[in-house]
Amino acid sequence: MAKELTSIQLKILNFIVERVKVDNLPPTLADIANFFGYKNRATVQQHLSAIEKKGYIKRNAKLSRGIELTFEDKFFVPKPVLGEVAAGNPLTIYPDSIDTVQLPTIAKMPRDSFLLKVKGDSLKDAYIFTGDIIIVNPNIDPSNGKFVAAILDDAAVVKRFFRKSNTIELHSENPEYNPIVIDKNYPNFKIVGVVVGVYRSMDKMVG
Amino acid sequence: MAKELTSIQLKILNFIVERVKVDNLPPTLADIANFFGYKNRATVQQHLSAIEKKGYIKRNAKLSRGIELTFEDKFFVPKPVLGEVAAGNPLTIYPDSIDTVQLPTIAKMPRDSFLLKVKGDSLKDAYIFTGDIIIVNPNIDPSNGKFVAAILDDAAVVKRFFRKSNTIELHSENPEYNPIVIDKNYPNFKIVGVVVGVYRSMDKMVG
DNA sequence: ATGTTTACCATACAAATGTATGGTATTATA
DNA sequence: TATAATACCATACATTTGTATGGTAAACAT
Repeated sequence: MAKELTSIQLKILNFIVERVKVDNLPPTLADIANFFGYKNRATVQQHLSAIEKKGYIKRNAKLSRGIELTFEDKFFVPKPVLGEVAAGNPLTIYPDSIDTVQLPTIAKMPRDSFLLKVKGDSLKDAYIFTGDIIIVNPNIDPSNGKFVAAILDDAAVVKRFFRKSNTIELHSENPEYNPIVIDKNYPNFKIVGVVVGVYRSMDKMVG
Repeated sequence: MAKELTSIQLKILNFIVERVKVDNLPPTLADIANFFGYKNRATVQQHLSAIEKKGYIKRNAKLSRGIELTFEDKFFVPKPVLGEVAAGNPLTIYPDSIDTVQLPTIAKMPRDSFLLKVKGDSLKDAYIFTGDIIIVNPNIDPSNGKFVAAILDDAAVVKRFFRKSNTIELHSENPEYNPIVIDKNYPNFKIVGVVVGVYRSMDKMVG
């Protein structure tokens, strides 16, 4: 089923995967021909036929951009993790990703959202654990009750957000802990974004 | 920026989202016209222009299938939840979805995977809680150590899977619990699928 | 030596695709 | 009441797109 691809076929397949990943749109034959400098689409067609025969793609006849990737790996798209969040330590957001997670393709991330990997168990009151990936959207205004990722005195916290008249309160999920009360003008406090979701890959737990 | 869509425009937008979700391919104007019974593509084009003007999509001129979804809400694609899983009760997989979750578009779901909503706290040893959505892939052969969703004596369990010579063992995450040992030919045991991920929406926790 | 696979080329063609223009009727909105 | 926006129609057109056919040349296997 999964025969070996020639080096050119592999390059074309990679190009297709890349396009699907970044444009979210499979290329046309002309796109491929253009990229590789082919003077006509027939060449591309023949390559695609070969790649399909080897089982790496499925072509939907007559459909424009009807190239489907069939191998399992492509359903898990590597996404960059921009930093780690752990209470007690500064939230470190690196310019480059520190890691990539194989996220199952549920859909696309909200634009401009980023992922943070949770380290330590200080967030367990919110049922968030080491290795979990939190999806943070920096463009949402936090409304009361939402979970936010914030920096407080160089420590990162993920807690529920409540805006009071002159203060901001951060509530833990655990009612035994008193809420953190912060003056509205306190300089060392900054909201990073609203936590819109938590994702945990079960593969990580294997072994 | 985000003006209100008319009901027809919303239907068309939803159709586009749906197509992107299931085919992984935005529709052509003809596709849309066909689905809604329009006799020509010009009508669709005018609707798309209106939707674009209101900021929900971006059109790539002259590009086939060049519809990009831009609006924030669309990144949360409603996904059907096929059933509930809770220890002690039978796993009920309904023909119709019992609920829809707004899943952030991280990627696409593995083909044929389905979602189950977790009820009860019997899975808390696996750090899975009420309201969490587990992503189950029924097409993966469970290898040792993977989390599986299974039916045992009409009760649904989510546990780690280990295949022994003549038995199957289901381990809890909590070492204090003894593993469940099942004879390989025991009739009332069936593996539903491998849990490939857990997603928890933080919105659900608000209020 | 002969056939097969691979890797291109050129040309042609029907169908699909996005776009443009102009028209009609209904419903909001000012 | 006048004006805009909405929701369709029809027709037309240039490209784009996938496909088909046939040819050349090199690498490789039998």
